[in-house]
Amino acid sequence: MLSIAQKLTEVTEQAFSALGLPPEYARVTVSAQAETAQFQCNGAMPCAKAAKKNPRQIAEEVIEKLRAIDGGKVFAALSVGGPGFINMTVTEDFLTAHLAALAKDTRMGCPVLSPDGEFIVLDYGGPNVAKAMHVGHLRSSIIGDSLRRLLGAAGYVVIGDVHLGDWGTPMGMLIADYLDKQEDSVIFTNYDPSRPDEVERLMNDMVERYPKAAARFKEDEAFRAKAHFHTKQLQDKEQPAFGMWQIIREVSKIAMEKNFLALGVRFDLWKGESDAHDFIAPMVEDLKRKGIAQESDGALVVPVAREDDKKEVPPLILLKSDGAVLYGTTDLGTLVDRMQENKPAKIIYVVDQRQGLHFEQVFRAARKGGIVPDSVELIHAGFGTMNGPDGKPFKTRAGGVMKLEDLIAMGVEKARERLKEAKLAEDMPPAEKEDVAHKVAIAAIKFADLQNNRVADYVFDLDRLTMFEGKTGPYLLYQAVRINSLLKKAAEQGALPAETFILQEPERRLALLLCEMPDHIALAARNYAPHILCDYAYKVAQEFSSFYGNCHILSETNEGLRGSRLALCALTHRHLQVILSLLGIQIPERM
RNA sequence: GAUCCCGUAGCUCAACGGAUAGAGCAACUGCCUUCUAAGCAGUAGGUUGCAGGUUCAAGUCCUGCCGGGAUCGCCA
Repeated sequence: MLSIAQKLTEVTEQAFSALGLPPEYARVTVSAQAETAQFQCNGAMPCAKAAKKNPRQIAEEVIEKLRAIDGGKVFAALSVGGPGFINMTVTEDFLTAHLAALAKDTRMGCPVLSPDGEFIVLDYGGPNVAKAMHVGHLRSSIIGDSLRRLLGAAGYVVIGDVHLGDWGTPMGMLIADYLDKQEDSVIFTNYDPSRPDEVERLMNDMVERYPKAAARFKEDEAFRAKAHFHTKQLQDKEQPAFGMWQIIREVSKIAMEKNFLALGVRFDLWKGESDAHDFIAPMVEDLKRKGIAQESDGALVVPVAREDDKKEVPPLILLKSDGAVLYGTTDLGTLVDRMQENKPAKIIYVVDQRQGLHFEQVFRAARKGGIVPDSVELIHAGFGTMNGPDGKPFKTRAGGVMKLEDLIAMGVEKARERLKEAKLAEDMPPAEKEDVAHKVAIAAIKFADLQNNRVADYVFDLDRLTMFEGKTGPYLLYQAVRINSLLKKAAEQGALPAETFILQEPERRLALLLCEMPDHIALAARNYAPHILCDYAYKVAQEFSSFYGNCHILSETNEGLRGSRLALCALTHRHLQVILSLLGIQIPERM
């Protein structure tokens, strides 16, 4: 379904073409000043020079043309403002008809950006096996999951891949440490995946052991040799390393799933670096044969520098001088896999901005090596560094990293307190109350994170993350739940939403805002920018709240008006539901 | 040193090159005897880091400077 602005753009394009003006200037947008008009087109001004005319005169001509084409059906008012803005206001009939169509639209106002359903591989989350998930995984997971939903709603077929860090030397280190300490191997021989306590015990043990093993690896040469030995053993899929790794991976996955479930973040694929392994050797051979991979200082590299580079782009190292692979190699191997398996139109990485150069190298090498053709877009949708309130990289008070589950638990605890204070959810059964607290907490955390511009650095502020007033997730839930409760109450009284809209001044602003949804979804999808959705959701909630505060609905005696207002409530609720679902935020039935 | 990102209200952030730069928090004033006050209505708060330039129009594009962060071959 098109937005009103899009519909008006189409008409205005006709007018521009008829006047011999370039139609790409005909774009209509929501007016910057609501007092003046509902919509505006700025196209007359850039046309002025080429047409050698006064922009206001061009605007007048466009308006005349629009009137002739339209015949009074769409435009209620057209005028020239300032240096040559074309101000537009639509007729009441047009607006109410658009609303009625919107209410029946099965796509809920989502635009179609990929009519053929092109495939997108979306790489996000990326937690490491044998480590606890921490706040550092929050952004990638939340943004990635939102993009999965958003691009999916816009018509793409999205394949979300968690891309685990589950391969290489870190695994060898851990395995070597276990084998070194005989008493611990018992954990593996007795491992029973059906026993949650066993699984948890092993996970906790790995989390504790990992940093110690890493420290040993640094200091102890003999241990380093063992770690390398078992890394090789793992890569050759030999025992015992391979079997132990399978358990390590499985246990870690269970722990991760718990975290992702709590966050409401989902994936279509649980692949990892290990899945790239089988593609690497043939790929390296192929790159050597093509002469793209070259020897340099004992390593095998793919030079990716270009003459017009402003900066120095170092070559991508395929094989270290000791023959081991690096993560650039793994990423290339993963690309081989994805190209064969998923045939995507785009591959998007939701990874920290600091890895920008790395992806630049990988993308260039992939093009150069013929792994990914130019027709497939490679995108690093990076996000800013997560800092503490002091502007420095985030640390807990104790100086460590905060576990993701601790963060969520804190949010839920705070949500419980606030529900109690606000006397919400009072008469609910305990299970439902707990569910509401969880939804409120997740809404708070996700919205606080997603509302930031993706590329900017990010101040990780616990107080802000668990805020419930103002521009927050819980505010949006609160508004949505209020609407739901109102609609239920109305239905009990036999008052139902009408199919035709009657708009008075208080609700027209809300109605116009609802019609904007396709524009915001398209903009967010094209820029991989969930914060645009956050902004829009907040505006809708705020506008509804204003309407709600100014118009009493159930006591309205004019039945048509009451029905129209209820329909507007229903439409608003559905809009909030759609946008919030694109953000990965669930609305409770009541609270 | 080179390159990239960022610099907007006291704080946290918005603003497809377009009209009078907007929100939230914090501060202040009102509003619960009608649908959920996690709310609503309002007040106050700005030389968009600085200086030039391009443009009918610059927070936005270009150049230079200042400040902060990040990255720059065998870690991921």
